[in-house]
Amino acid sequence: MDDQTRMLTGLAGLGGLAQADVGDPDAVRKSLGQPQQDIGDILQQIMAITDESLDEAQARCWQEESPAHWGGSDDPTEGGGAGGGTAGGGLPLNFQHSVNDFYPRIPWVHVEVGALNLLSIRNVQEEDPPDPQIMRLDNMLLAEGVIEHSDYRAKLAQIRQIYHSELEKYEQACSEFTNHVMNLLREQSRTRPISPKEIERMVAIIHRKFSSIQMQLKQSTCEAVMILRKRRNFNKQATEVLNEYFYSHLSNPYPSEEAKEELAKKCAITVSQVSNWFGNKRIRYKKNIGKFQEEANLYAVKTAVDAASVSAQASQANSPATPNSGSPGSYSLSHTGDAYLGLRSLNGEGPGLAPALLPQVGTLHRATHLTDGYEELTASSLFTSHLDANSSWQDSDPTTTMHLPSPPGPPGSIHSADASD
DNA sequence: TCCGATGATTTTCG
DNA sequence: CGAAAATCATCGGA
Repeated sequence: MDDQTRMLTGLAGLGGLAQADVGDPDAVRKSLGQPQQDIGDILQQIMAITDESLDEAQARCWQEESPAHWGGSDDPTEGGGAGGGTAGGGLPLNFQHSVNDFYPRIPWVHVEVGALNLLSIRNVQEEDPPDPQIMRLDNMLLAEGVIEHSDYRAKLAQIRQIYHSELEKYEQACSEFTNHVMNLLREQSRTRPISPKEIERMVAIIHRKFSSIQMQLKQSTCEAVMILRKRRNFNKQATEVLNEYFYSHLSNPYPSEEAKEELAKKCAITVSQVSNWFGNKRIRYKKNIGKFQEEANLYAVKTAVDAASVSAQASQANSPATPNSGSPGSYSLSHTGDAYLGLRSLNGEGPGLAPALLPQVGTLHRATHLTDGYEELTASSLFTSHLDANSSWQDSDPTTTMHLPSPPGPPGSIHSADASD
């Protein structure tokens, strides 16, 4: 939920530094008015404060981002805001005095706010997918590459953009700060001799400090990416597509590479995720077929209805009298399914069917007939717990197939008529 | 907070 | 190497 705020805590942790620049303006004048202040002291204070804020940032990182903490119940308090605000508490005043005239030019504060705003874009997963029609159309456009799956890519792009801009700003700030210190040194060199060695050493120290800040940035970025890639359940539509394929290929649920790619496209997931899903599904289905019986029936019906509506559309298309009577499932999700192909190829031969007008029972009934030889439909449909003879992929352990309830009557109780055939 | 579901990873196997 | 099996870790609903 607050992944994005969380992924920011690293960045926000660096806000301890940014906090320093809101010091009172008087201090600036004071420090400017006293250039004779010992530069060594200043530097020491710089070191101290930088260390402190980094440590605090680090501590906060660990505290808030330990992976054990990533799970569910997040309370949506602004991680980022808190992170930016706390570190400033213990700032040694002297540090502010010495660099306050410099800090206001450092864009850290604004950077942080900007980064926050960018990244705190909420995870827009489902939540309100009210219109299935839109989802279907979106899916089609997605599949055809007309539109892109925004979520992951966009967020990754955000992270990349923030990382680069932050990095650039840090570098700029580093050189500005170096210049500032050089100027201070130069001013002091009027009152006391300063060796070039000393200057060099200071510059080196400053650079080291800034590079450790950069490391923080990198670490935060890594964490952000990890959070982004964190496991998430697939959306309903994706599982539907996958299930449709699975149950309509129940006798051989091993999609080819091309099929996997297509499924991946449809579901807006990767091919390896498709492989994972099928791996998990096969093993879990096999382990407890009974548990999946209802689901199998459901998708068998769904496939049949889908196919029927498609063929209905096709037949309507041939009929000038009924040009377009708004059939709901206009984009078939199962056109790779055997059942669908079987139906479609046979569709032309059934002129008087008008399947859309038939009740589902009749449709399924007809479908099982028509797809004779496409055992997927019959296999996945309805109380075939013993399952078809050619489902060799699940024949390993007979004991596992034992504890399926083997329902004598269908759980959904839809059209038991089909069994008698 | 518990617990089943589920996506991912690791190990084993052919 | 791909799939099965075991296991881990998170999600998400009750």
